[in-house]
Amino acid sequence: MDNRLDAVFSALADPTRRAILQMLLEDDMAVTDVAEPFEISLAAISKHLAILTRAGLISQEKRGRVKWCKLEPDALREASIWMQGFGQFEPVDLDAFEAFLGSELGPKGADAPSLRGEYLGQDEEEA
Amino acid sequence: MDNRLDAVFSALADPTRRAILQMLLEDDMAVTDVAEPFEISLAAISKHLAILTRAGLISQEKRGRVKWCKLEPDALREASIWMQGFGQFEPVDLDAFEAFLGSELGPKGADAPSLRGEYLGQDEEEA
DNA sequence: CTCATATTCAACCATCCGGTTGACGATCGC
DNA sequence: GCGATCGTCAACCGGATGGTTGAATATGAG
Repeated sequence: MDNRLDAVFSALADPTRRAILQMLLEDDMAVTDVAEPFEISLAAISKHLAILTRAGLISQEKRGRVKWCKLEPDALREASIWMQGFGQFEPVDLDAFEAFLGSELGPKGADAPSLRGEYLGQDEEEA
Repeated sequence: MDNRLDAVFSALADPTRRAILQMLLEDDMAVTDVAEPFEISLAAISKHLAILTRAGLISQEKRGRVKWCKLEPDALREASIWMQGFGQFEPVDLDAFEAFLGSELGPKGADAPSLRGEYLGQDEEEA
């Protein structure tokens, strides 16, 4: 990969990976648990996690036979700074953020009762 | 495309496209002029511009036989908000931004004396 | 020791992506 | 109208990407 920005932005370009990051916002998770809400294979999730790790967006630590995934939000910093150079965006609008987490549908889409409300703060989203 | 965030992040995942956006930060440009500093074909640039347009990051307006490209920084807003939800990033650190514009090498790489200082404001401008 | 669980590896596949080239449709200058 | 310029389109190519399945490697539990 050319540049770290490449790695970060292309990691973020995939909706499954963004959903994983959102899940990890709640808490650290084991690989199997990360995979659970998605319909794709565990191996596919494992690959996504490798991509997120290479981008520095998460870290993985193996304790026993379980590999724990931990969000590393600092990796977003330079990408965020890069973007902010194009316009002043409001500092941190938590409501807006949750609205996006909501409209960005979770793992399986709207038909997934499982998530959203689990790693998000419930419903009253897509107004 | 699934989601608008997909389009924005994958548009940003390419260094050529990021460089184009940086150029347009200076001023609107014709397609041919956008292409000039790069080594790749005009057709390739045209495709990149189409991708940026689809992502809403630029707009293109044809006046005469010239098609003008204009930065649309608002398209970054939701992506920025999404990212900021993962951690509070300093509002707008102009110095840091310029540092990144600098280290993100321009079109041809470090061997290109042409840009950087052309679509950037040199080194120490509006400090 | 044996079996089940957790995770990755390897091979494979279809599709997407960034690039090329050459032809083409507009539009300007003369 | 004629030729140059601006930009896109279409076909093609090689390599990356996202997914699959089945085997392999740890490690924990009984």
